[in-house]
Amino acid sequence: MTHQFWLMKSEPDECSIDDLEAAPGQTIPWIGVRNYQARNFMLNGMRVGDGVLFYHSSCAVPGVAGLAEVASAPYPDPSQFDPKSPYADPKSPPDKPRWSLVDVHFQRKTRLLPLKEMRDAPELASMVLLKPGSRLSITPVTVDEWRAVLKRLG
DNA sequence: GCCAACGTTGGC
DNA sequence: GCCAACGTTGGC
Repeated sequence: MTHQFWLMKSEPDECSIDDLEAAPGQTIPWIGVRNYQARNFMLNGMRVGDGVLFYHSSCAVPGVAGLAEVASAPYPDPSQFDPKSPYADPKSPPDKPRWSLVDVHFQRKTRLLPLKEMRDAPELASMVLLKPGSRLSITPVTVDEWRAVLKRLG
């Protein structure tokens, strides 16, 4: 099967596209997902090499800020077992971890494609991100949507 | 298993 | 900071 595509939200205050580029190996573990749907995309949907739209959320101008790719198989998110972490989950059984993640590897920074421009783009109207009330931090992207975003990014 | 209360997300 | 839309929790 060919690769699939995803959109992953990150708060730039926590981890921006610049932080990803500057990370060791230009790779970061996608810690902190605490939503089962989003987790299941990482656990069951993603394959190494899948394309990722790196999205800045909860900031002045939210939007796609760069491209990345899935760089590992899923494995348990260590932050769930760290009592000092804001992502600690005391109810997660150590022998059967609740939360998993994948590593994400930097590809390139792009111009910022603002959410507003995405909403105004007819060819992107089908994106899960843009569905009313959508809050998922990880959403699937179709190949057509991926191509349309790349085209718009230039 | 229902569902009200509560917590979170994230754009604005 | 507001608040709508969701998701989760826990009493029953």
